[in-house]
This record gives sequence, C-alpha cells and structure tokens, in this order.
Amino acid sequence: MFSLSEENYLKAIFHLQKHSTAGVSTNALAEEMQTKASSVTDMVKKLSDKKLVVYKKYQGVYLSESGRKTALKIIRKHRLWEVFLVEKLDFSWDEVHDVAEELEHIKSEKLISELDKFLDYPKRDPHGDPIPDAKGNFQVANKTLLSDLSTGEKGTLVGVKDTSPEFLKYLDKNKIALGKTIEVLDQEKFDGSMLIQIEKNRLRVSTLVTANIYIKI
Amino acid sequence: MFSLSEENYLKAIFHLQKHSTAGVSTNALAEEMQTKASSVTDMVKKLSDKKLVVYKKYQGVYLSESGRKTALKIIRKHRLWEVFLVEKLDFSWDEVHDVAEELEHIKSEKLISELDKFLDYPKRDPHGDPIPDAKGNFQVANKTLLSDLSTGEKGTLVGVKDTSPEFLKYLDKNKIALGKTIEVLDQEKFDGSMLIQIEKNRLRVSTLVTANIYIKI
DNA sequence: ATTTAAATTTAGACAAACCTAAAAATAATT
DNA sequence: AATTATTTTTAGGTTTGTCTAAATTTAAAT
Repeated sequence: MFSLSEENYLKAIFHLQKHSTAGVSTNALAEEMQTKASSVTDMVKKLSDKKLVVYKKYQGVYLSESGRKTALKIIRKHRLWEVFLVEKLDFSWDEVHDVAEELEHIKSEKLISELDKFLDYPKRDPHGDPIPDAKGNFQVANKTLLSDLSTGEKGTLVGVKDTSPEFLKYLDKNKIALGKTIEVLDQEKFDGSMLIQIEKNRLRVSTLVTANIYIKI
Repeated sequence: MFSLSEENYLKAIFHLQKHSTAGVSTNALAEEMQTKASSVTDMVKKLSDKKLVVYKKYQGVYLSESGRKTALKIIRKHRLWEVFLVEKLDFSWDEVHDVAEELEHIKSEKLISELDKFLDYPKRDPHGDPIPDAKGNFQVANKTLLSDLSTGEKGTLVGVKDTSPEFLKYLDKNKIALGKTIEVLDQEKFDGSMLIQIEKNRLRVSTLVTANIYIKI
C-alpha cells in the first residue's frame, strides 16, 4: 500500500496541520521528520502524485481527504498499540512511543480490529489523546491548558501536550497522572509558576509544566 | 541493528540449513526468498562482511554462531506473536503467518520479554513448533511423521510440517488438530494413503497429508 | 577427458529515499 | 522599491536492495 516513509510523512503533516490553517511548510516538515528540506520536497512530490496531499510549489502542503484518512488510520494504530503496551504488557506511559512508532506500520485490518476488541474499544491512549475509530472519527475533548486556568479554578487532568519521556517521568515522580483532580491555589506573577493541589499533594510547578497539561473543567 | 532484508535472509538460511549438513545453496536461498540468485549473492556477501554467515564462493553459505543467534531471536519473536494472535486476538492458525512475519521485526527487547510473560511463557507456537527462550534454547521434540507410522501404531498430533493456509484449513475441516490422538488403522499399499482414527472420527488421508503431520508416540 | 548443462558470480542498471551544493523564489528589511 | 535574508526547489550523487544479461565456475553426461 504505502511505504513506511510515506506513512510517516502523512502522520507528520497531519500533526503539523492542526496547529494552523495554512499549509505545512517544507522546513517544518523537515524539522519534524529529522531530515533535510530537499528530501521533503522529493517526498511531497511523490505524495502529491499519489493524491495524498495537495501541493503547490513554495506554497506548503495540505493533506487531501484520502491522505487524512490514511494518516488517521496510522494514528489509530499507534494509539491502540500504546494502550496495549500499557494495559497488557506493563509498559509505563513514557516507554510506549518508540515501540508504537514501529507497530503502527503493521499492515492488517484484522489485527487492528481484533486488538481494538481485545482492549475493549478504548477511547483514549495513555497520554489522553483520542483514538479514532475504524472510520477515522474521534471526539475532540474540550480541554484547557493548565496554564490558562485562574487561581481557584479546578478540573481533571485529561491529557498531556508534551509526551517526551523526560516530561512524563517528571509527572510520575510528582504523582501527577491522568484522571486526577487539580486545583490552582495560587499563581506567581513574576514567572507564571503555579501552586497546585493535586489530590492529597500540593506543589509548585513552572510554566513549562502548566503549558503541557490539559485540564477538563 | 540489522535491516529487514538481512533478518529475513538469516531466517531463511536457518530454515534451509536444518534440512542438511551442507551449505545452503544460492539457488535454494533465491527460491526461499522469492528473489534472483544474483541478489542472493550480493546479500550473502554483505552478511559475510558482518560475520553473520560463513561464505566461500560457489560453496554455499552457513550461519555463523552470531548469525544463528540472531536468526533464533527472530524466530522466537515470530512464534510468540503467533501465540498472541491465536490466544488473545482470536486468529486461527492459518491466518497468523503473514502478520507474524511483520511483527517479528519490531525491535524491542522489553516488548518480547513482556509479551512472553503475558502469554505465560509458551513453549510452542500454534503449529507445534518450539519457541526458543531469550537465550536461544529450545527443546527439539522427538516427533515422527504420520507417514512413518505402521498400522496399529498410535500417538498424539504434536505439529505440522506444511503450515500453508490451504493445508491448515483442510485439517480444520476434518477436525484434525494439535493434541488429538491418532491411530493408524490401515495403510493402502497402492498409494500409501492411510485410514486413521482421530478421536471419534475415522477418515482416509493421502500421503500428502500424512507426510505433513508430526506425531509423538 | 571432453563437452554440455546447471549453478553461481560479476557487471552494469534501476528505484526509493536520502544527501550536499547551487539556483530560484518568496519574505523581510531598510 | 531595492536590497538582503530566508525558504524552497533543482541538479546531481549515494546507499540499499533489487534486477537482467553476460561471464565464470562447478557438476553431469557422453
């Protein structure tokens, strides 16, 4: 069907596309793909020939409808495998990304539909990101960054923006986890850091932390 | 570590090597890999440079100790994934091969050790083939081909030689499965076909069938 | 022991996905 | 508006793994 590289490009374009309405730039894609701009141009042309993206020279690239569907299938697979790794194989949420990055390319419709069933049709992955269904539909939760809350407001931790192992391990160490209730007790004007109450704990967190935690009020 | 292609060659050499003590011929490898002899020569040189095989021009190829270890790791992964697919995802034994062929290349030590634990350290795959442990050790069962039994002898079906979907579906249709007791009631001199008693059923099977069923007496 | 046949290797090409360096187009700045 | 800086594309090359066709080696047959 599609090569590993093509799939990875589609996924990258999908992720970059949601940050803005404009086309995804060659440089941004090169950065995301850890490659050179010239390589991106080559690949984008190929994807354009296959009608997976819409591309006009110097104008950036957009996913076509079929490109979007393909990207969503890969993301679905990635997130289902992440759930599997955490729920069934005792991986922690900071260990799953690289393995899921490989597993997401396994080509078998049955494998994914059976895995979905085996996991009892999970709606979110271990980082709180939604899992598209077989048709590519998924709910976009109305979530807010913790950094956007005001003193006194409270909500539930429903996701993380940064999913790097470093950040996730920091959260683990401070017993900050999905599903927990967080209340903003105070905000420091000077550096924006917050004093938060998370279940029984109380701690101060920097903006680097608050800008990467999603809360549902 | 190793490329997909390199891994597949090692696996193929391993499987061909056990049929005889001589080196694996270029043509045999080409046949097994569904490619051309010239491509095999190229790859075999590369594997030889990497000390994974021992190769002398025109003399066939042998796995080195490290090549054998690598091959066994891939086979271990393949068979563990087959168990997973059958036991957890309701695949039938004739559906698992192609998917496992992809899954076997996922690179993660933890993934495999956790999968092994999750499956409760299975010793054999759905076709009765032994699963090497993390160190590459596995038991070679003392099994006999059904075609080598004489009238009156009986034993347990412990494996199949041919694992093609066609053969496996034939066995399913005739309720011939791993673990069942088989007794040879009669053998036809003319074509070698056998009348067998398998649990409550009695049926006649051709040599094509009997030569692909392993029995433990 | 030649000759013929089969198996294997070499030589040269190709596609995919990447690269560097140079050219071209767009955006930013004065 | 002209110049400079940045971004993007083009041109040409590399590597991996494949191929075809020709050359070579080994095996088989006369």
